[in-house]
Formats: sequence, C-alpha cells, structure tokens
Amino acid sequence: MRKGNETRERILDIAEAGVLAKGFGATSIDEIIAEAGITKSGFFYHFRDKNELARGLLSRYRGRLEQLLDEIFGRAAELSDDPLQRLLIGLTLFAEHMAAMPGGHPGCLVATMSYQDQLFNREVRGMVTSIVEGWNSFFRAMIEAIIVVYPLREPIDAGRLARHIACAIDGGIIMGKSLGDPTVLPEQMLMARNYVKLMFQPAALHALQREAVAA
Amino acid sequence: MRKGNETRERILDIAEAGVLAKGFGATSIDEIIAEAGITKSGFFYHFRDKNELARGLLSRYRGRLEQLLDEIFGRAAELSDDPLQRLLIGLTLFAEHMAAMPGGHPGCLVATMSYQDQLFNREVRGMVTSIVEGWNSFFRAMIEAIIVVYPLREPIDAGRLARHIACAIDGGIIMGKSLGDPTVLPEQMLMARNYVKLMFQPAALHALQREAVAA
DNA sequence: CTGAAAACCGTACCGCAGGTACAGCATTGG
DNA sequence: CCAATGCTGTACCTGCGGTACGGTTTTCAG
Repeated sequence: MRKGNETRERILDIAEAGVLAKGFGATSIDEIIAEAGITKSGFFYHFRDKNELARGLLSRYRGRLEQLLDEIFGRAAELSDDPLQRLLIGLTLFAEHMAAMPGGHPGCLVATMSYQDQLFNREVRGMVTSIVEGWNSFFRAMIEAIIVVYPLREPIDAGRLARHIACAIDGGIIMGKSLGDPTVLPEQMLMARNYVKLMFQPAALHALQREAVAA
Repeated sequence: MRKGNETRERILDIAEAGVLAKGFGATSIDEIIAEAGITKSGFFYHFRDKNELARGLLSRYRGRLEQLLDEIFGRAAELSDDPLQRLLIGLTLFAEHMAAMPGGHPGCLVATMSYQDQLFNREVRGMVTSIVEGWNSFFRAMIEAIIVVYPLREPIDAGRLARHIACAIDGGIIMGKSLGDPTVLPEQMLMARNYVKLMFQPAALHALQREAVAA
C-alpha cells in the first residue's frame, strides 16, 4: 500500500519538470502518464483533477524550499552570531547554491503558477499567496532581528526591505528565464544582499563596490 | 480599407485585457471574437494563429511602454540636468504613475508571456527577450551617464544595477499580483530608486531612511 | 491462506479549444 | 465598375481536460 505513494511522487516529479520547463497549461496529463507509464485512470486515482495536481506540486515545493532555507540560514547562524551577518552570509550562500545548480535555476513553481493563476481554483491561488507571504515573513523576521541590534536614528521599514529581497529573487528568476542567462539570479541575490548591507552599513559602501566588481 | 485596422485594434484591445486578467492560455479565441462581435474566420483573417496575436500584443506593448518611459524620463530631464537626479526623479515619477493607476497596475504582458513562453514559437520568444534587453539597456545607459559625472574610486557594474531595477519592477508586479496588493509595485520601484541613491550618495543614507518611513 | 481494501487498467464518451479549408458576400477606394 | 479588402458561414480535424464505470491486480492485515 506504499506503492501508491511512490507512483504519486513519480507523477509529481514528472509534472514538476514539465511545469518548470513549459508551464502548467502546456504540461498535459497525457504526457505525464505516458512518461510515468500509467493510464489516465491511474492518474485520476491519485489526483481528482489538475487543481489537485497543482496543490500537490505547491505543497511539496513549499516544504523543500523551507528545508533549503532552514539549511542555508541555519548554516549562516552557525557561522555568525550577529543577525546582520547571518542575513548577509545566508544570502551569499543562497546565491552560491543557485549559481552551483547545473543548467541554472529550473524556475520558480510559485512564480509560474502565480502568472497562470487563472487556470486554478481559489484553494490553489490561496496557497500561492500564502507561500509568498511566508517568504516575506521569513526575511522580515531576520531584518527585524537586525534592527534590534543595529538601532538606527531613523527606523527602516522591515516589511518593504523583506519584500524587496523576495522581489529581486523572483525578478531574477524571470529575467534569467527571459534572457536565457542563469547568472542573473545569483547576481541579483547578491545585489539584494548588498542593498541590506548598505542599509545597515553605509560606511562600507566602497568596500562593497570593490566586492561587486570582483564578483 | 482602414476598417480592417480598426477591427484589428479592437481584437488586440480585448485580447490584451483578457491576457492581463487571466493569462494568455486562458484567453480563448472564441471568447475574443464573441466580445468583438466577429466570427472565427474574421479573427483568422487578421491573425494567422495565436502566435501572431501574441506578436501583435507584444509589439503594441513595447511601443506604448517606450512612449511612457520617454515621457516620464523626458519630464525628469526637464526637471534636472544632473544624470543621477534624472534617474531618481524618473523612478519617482514612474512609481507615482503606477500608484495612480486605478485598480493598480494591470500586469506586465512581457512577464506574463515570459512565464508561458512554451506556448509560443521562437519569434515571439525572441521578442520577449529583446524587449527585456531593451529595458536593461535603457536603465544601463542612464547609469553609465551617472558614472561619468560621479566618478567613484571603484567603478560599479552598471549592468547589474540596471538589471536590478528591472528585476525589482518585475518582481513587484508579480508579488503585487500574488498578494493582490497594488501598492507593492510602486513601493518596490521606490526601493530600487533608493538603492541607486545609496550607491551614489552613501552619505545620504539617513535622509533616505527618513524618506522611506515617511512614504 | 484469505479476503478486503488499495492501486490501478480499459474503454468509451463529452465538451471546449485551436486550427484548417474553402466558398461566398459586402464594402470601398482607385 | 471592378478588384482588393474585410469579412461571414459551414464543416471538419486534433488534442486536452474530464467523467463514468466495470474489471483486474497487488498488497497487507488478520
């Protein structure tokens, strides 16, 4: 009775590859079942419709990304006690991780679906929204921790800086896809990192520029 | 013989609204012709297939956005001779323009299509790429003009800063769409503006933070 | 070993979408 | 007036998402 879960995972694997490569709408069920070696009935045994497939994909994706973020920023926490350094180190590790992916980042499932959200029902759309909110909260929490330690004369808006990081990443994914250039994403992650650094360490500007040129 | 062009434009108008609201794949030809009051044959008289419709949409979109950018940054050029101020003013005007749009920004045709590029042929995909490259070049040229006047000890990479502006805008559009929050886009445009300011005027950090909080 | 649930297979069918083919009709500028 | 231009109408094809439903195999608990 665990064979069912194996098949379900195989369907999700094949579907995920298809969606990232071609988009959700262009990834047909016929195509998935052909590659999985099952029949249409088999597919609909596991997923009532394509919306449930989308939910399954998003659920897995969220879990994996959460795990990756935990690993990366957990490692950053090992390397420094300072909340600012943790964020900076984490973003660098994140960028390096993306740069190391063979063939570049495969694409963001959430961004893909967000731009095809008309294909889905409210439940799936709600999932997309909540995942994006989760990312924002994640970065926001880190920035708020920095603000506690780095009391500035004027408080900065943690929310918009957190959103900026997420926007830069999403935008980097899109632009990388549009230009066919896998270096754009890690580059823009580092740009976001440098923004954070500038916000909290204005004196470090020139050192930062040296870094940017060297990279 | 100009009636043909009128119909063609009407088709493009209806299609554009549909694509921005629901995505390209979910905007059916049947739906377009119903709203335009023509028949399927009439549609295919103007557009050989959906790819040609996409090309028509992108072509119009590129032209309009070019015009908008010219207007906004032309106005900025009237307001200041300084290349840095021109970019900063232009980005502020741009953000204000987006914020003023009723119901928020309708969405970026290029980003939409970039994430559904599997639906299109190489010609359309090439158009998407070249439009994105055009935006990058636009901002890059402005940044290079700034670098001439603001000679820094260490040169900064104009390309990646230009791409960052475009990424922040695209990311802002996506996040605004995902969260259903039209304020994200103008907010992130101003974040990009502040980044530029920080890169060239590190001393102005605290003034900038005051701005960010006031906004 | 057995029996019932789980995990499928096979077949047939439906509606919608994109697209093709082609004949014909109406308007309009030269 | 006549030839493009700008359509209409009809018929048809393919592929996709999805439904329905009966039959078969696999798996594990008792």
